[in-house]
Amino acid sequence: MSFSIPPSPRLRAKPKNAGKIAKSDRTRADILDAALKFMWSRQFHEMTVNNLMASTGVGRSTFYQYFSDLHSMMEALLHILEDEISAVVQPWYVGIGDPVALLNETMTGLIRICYQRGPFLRAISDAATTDTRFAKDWGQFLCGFDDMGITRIAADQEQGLIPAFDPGPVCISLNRLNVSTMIEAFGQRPRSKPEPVRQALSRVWVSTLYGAEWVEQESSDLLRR
Amino acid sequence: MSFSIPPSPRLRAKPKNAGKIAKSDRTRADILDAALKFMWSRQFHEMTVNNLMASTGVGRSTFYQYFSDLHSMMEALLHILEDEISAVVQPWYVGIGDPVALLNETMTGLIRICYQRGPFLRAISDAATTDTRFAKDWGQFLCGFDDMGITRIAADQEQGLIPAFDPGPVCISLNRLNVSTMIEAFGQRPRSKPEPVRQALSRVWVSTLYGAEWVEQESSDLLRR
DNA sequence: TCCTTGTATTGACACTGTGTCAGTATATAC
DNA sequence: GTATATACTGACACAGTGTCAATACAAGGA
Repeated sequence: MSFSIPPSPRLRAKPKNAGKIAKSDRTRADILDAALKFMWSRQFHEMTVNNLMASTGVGRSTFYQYFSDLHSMMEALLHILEDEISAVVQPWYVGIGDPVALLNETMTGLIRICYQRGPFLRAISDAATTDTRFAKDWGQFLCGFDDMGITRIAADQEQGLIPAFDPGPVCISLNRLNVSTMIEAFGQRPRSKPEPVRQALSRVWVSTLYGAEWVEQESSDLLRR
Repeated sequence: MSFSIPPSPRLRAKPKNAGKIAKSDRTRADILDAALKFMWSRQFHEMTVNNLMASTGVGRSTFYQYFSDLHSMMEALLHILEDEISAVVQPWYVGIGDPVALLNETMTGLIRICYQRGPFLRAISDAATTDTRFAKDWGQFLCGFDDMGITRIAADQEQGLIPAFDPGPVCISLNRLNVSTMIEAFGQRPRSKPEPVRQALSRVWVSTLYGAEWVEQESSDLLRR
């Protein structure tokens, strides 16, 4: 359930005792944990500093020692998700080999993470609609995939694997397709079954880029273990 | 800029004088107009009853005579957009004839409306993340397209025009693709140019459903008038 | 053990926004 | 011109935010 939460980069804390974890880091982690638990059962807009801190041992105003507001807390959590997703998405975006196989691999990994973190992903996306600063962070995160994807598509077009078209708008659309589909399917309980969603997304990506003849006929077993 | 705003279905108003428009309808329309103007330059989360009513002649508490809160006001506006979109989307969803041509026609209409109403569309989508009741309305609106689309895909599969696959997840994904792409492209100024977006969306839909060989080579001139 | 010092936490406060309601103003019918 | 239905308003109670001075609490050193 919980992430391994990195130690606080805030507070001018000087942990003289290097072995032990500072109390402040403990509290910070407690807050982030409480937030993650919260998102699993309630929507982001229901979250207040009040009812978030209620599930921690400490008082409301302590929150502001660690984060300037709820959205800056979400920023910290977003960075964690970023790492997870960036890792799993490598194959198609930067890997070498059969592009269709790589694409399926990337999609499988993405589905796994998003299924696992569904409500959290949704909370992030919701939070981005209520805070300009956080919206920018989220936008930049997404933009990173656009850039990598465009590069990949352009490269495959060079090789004649993908028909010639302006890769920008298509790639952006496909990336947004993923985000909104994942949020729709996995963002709240009961979550959809992941396999049909995986097949649908793979189908759309493969058909659009490499042609329908490369769409896998049999459902992969990768997610069924 | 403004819609033709239908007369108020609220307040036990008995317009004995049938010719004139009741004062209450005038005020209601003023509020909705102010909201539409607001969305054009600021995001939904910046809208408060206070600063919305400031641009009307009347005081803040008058707002509550017409709507129970901002989200119920958005509901009224959503119905207007629903009508516009339902009208323009007919060709592919329920029309008869060459499916690819119909699809391109539908997409062109959709792009036109969404370009025109971009910030408004975005505001609706944002509003849906902060109110459960309104989220349900918005969800049902989208769901309508899913149902129609699934029917259409199934019908074309019968005729062998579309490869055999479960139409549900694919259609839902494609519909969400439209929404999030439109919001991304047209939801705030400066809006993207509509034509490249149209081409990208048409490409994705046509490739996925009917095969890449049917993707139009030359850009249609429908939007260039 | 006690004291010191830096860190962590807290309660109280001022502020913004919400939704309600009794009371006031205004339009319209007669 | 007045009565009456309709439209509007100010004041209030409430909920949430972010800040700050005051307080509690660890951990190290004598």
